[in-house]
Amino acid sequence: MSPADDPDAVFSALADATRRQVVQALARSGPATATELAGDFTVSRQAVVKHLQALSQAGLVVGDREGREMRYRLTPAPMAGAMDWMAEVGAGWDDRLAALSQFLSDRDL
Amino acid sequence: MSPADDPDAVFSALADATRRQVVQALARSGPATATELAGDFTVSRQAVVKHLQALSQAGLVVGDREGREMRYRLTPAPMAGAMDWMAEVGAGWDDRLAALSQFLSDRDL
DNA sequence: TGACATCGCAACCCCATGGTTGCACATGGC
DNA sequence: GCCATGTGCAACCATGGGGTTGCGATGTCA
Repeated sequence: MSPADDPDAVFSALADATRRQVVQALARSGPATATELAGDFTVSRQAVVKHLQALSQAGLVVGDREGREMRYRLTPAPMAGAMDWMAEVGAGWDDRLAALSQFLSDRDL
Repeated sequence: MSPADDPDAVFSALADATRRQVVQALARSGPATATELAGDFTVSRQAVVKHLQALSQAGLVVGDREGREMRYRLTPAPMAGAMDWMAEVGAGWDDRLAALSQFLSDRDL
């Protein structure tokens, strides 16, 4: 069903620049722990942890416990809901979005 | 060029539920003034004005002056940038997003 | 011209949230 | 068993932003 489920969590999660960088880091380098990620950023480990929790709440990330450490893995599936929302809203105005919306419904994505 | 330009403004603009409702209202009913829109919401006119300004700053809306009133029109094109970002990040993990990303690059959207 | 409506600006309040620091707890290696 | 390392929790701070109210300016119309 393409009609948008609630995209609030996803949009809110991706509204923060640092959080998007975390997502990109996980996309590039694969699963990582908060401390590992914190090494690539200027902010503290705790800040990264908070971001990971926010992303986790949005379903964009999941944490697997490995002994003493917690390894976070990207699960970007919920993004599709947000894309549905945008494609539907914009379909009537913008050709690109209309094509996208058409594609989404054709493929039943 | 599909590589993401800065999607920060779009994500931030759409992170707020009221703001998404404003966008949906404009999509359904066409261009409208802030006072007209405010009639459909519980919040004040000024709050709606602020949201329209935020959307305008993100390029998702543009205001046309008509005599005494300011009529706002939806311009959802910038959403495509945000969709690029999501499709690229998620392409490696999620089949739906991969198909989307493929579609985007095939069509040079 | 005068009355009414609409907009735009500014001040203000309050809460969510990004960020920090500090510390307690668990786990693994020696 | 002990220590190092990493995690998780809590308190705290500061800023931003959503929301409101008030008011002056600007148009519109009778």
